[in-house]
Amino acid sequence: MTRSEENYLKTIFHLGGGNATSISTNAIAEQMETKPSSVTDMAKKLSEKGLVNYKKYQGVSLTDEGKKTALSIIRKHRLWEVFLVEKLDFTWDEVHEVAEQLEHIKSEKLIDKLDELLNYPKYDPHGDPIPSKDGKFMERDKQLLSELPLNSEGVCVGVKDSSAPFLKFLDKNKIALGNTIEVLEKEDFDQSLRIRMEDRELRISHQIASNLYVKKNQ
Amino acid sequence: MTRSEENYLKTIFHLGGGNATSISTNAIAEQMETKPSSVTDMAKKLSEKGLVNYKKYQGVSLTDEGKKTALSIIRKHRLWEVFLVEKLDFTWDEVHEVAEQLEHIKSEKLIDKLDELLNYPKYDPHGDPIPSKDGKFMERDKQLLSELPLNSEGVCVGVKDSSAPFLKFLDKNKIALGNTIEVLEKEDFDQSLRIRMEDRELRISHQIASNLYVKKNQ
DNA sequence: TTTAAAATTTAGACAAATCTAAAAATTGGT
DNA sequence: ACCAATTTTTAGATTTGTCTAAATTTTAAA
Ligand SMILES: [Mn+2]
Ligand SMILES: [Mn+2]
Ligand SMILES: [Mn+2]
Ligand SMILES: [Mn+2]
Repeated sequence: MTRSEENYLKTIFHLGGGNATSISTNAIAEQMETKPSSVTDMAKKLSEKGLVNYKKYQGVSLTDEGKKTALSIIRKHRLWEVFLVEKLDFTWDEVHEVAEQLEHIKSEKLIDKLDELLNYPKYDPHGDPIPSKDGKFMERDKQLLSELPLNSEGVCVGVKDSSAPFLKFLDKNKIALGNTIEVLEKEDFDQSLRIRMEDRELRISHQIASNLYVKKNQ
Repeated sequence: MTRSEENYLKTIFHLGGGNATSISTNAIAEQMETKPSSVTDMAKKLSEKGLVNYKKYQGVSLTDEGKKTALSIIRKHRLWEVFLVEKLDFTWDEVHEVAEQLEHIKSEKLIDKLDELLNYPKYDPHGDPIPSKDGKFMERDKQLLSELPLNSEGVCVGVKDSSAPFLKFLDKNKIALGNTIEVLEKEDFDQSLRIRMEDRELRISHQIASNLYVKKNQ
């Protein structure tokens, strides 16, 4: 497995939402900031290796083997993110870039021991689930804050957009995972929300609300 | 800096003993298990970048910039080795291979924070000194056990050969860094030694004694 | 059903890092 | 100082992953 192959598998997994959906070469190219022709080349190679199903003009989907590999890389990525935050005091907007490198380190013992050191975390700093050694993971019961009904309460459990600018914005406004949120008012005009977050009241735009995951109480 | 360039710089540094000695392409090729012609190509490239001094048929030596880069990679390698042993319970014969990968991760913050987590260690698990952020390090005052005079006492502080087989041999015989050693007898015939190690007495071959570093007491 | 736009693949090129085989330079023994 | 062995470099090829430009296929609108 080369680094490039691993990155393709990961991208295909993410675009397919974990299912065996067929993904277009264009979609992969856009996501990876490369050219469709490069994707076609790699599709052939991964197909040769039995990691993806590929038929000309029909897009790409992961085989069981490919999915297994993708999940093991995602496991490594997320465990390293936890390590960086928990053990090295990185902020959640700093970890992704470094984890993109660390996820390619090859050593089963390393990742098992890291898992142990971190006390077998279930979620990464952005609220995304960490697959177990055998590729299983539980997607949390969650919904977008923008879809939480008026007057209901929930706990902030993840972000949809985990780009540094968004995460920094949340930090600046003291919005963190684990916080309790209640929807006080929904503005018809621009779908902005007035919310109670812990003991403060604040107004947030629809764009923010539709990138924050909450778990509804009850 | 590509991974390959970094590995060349590290090898040149090690072969030159840290000095600006000129190293032959053949020596580099042998050490890196590659071909001399590949080394020539890389020598030209590194020379272009100002990291080595290279004149045809004259071998290669590190520039100040090249030395600085080599030391930063060695710093990363050794800090990761300490991490693997101290935090993840790796044995000292397992760490090198993984550290060879980890040393190429690019993040200054990562390595500074790792240093902090490990409480600024001065030596790696094999007794080798860890360069500071600015490339300074102290070679320990040490000598080979085979050169320790009869009846003198010392502390085991490092290994010359840090290959897995040798390290495993030491483990099996409960010889570890920090142990106290006294030379009880030197056999003329085969230069083997009879030593006291902590509270045991044992006989070791010249080959072993000439790969163990000790710091003489007083 | 035809056809224009969009998506996808193919063909050919390139950079990085490597190799083999051949040529050139250096070295050391006489 | 010469020659033969050794070392080192050059030339040309290969692999991996990428690109551009052109050709092909699919799609979807008229
Ligand atoms: Mn990430
Ligand atoms: Mn994450
Ligand atoms: Mn090492
Ligand atoms: Mn070491």
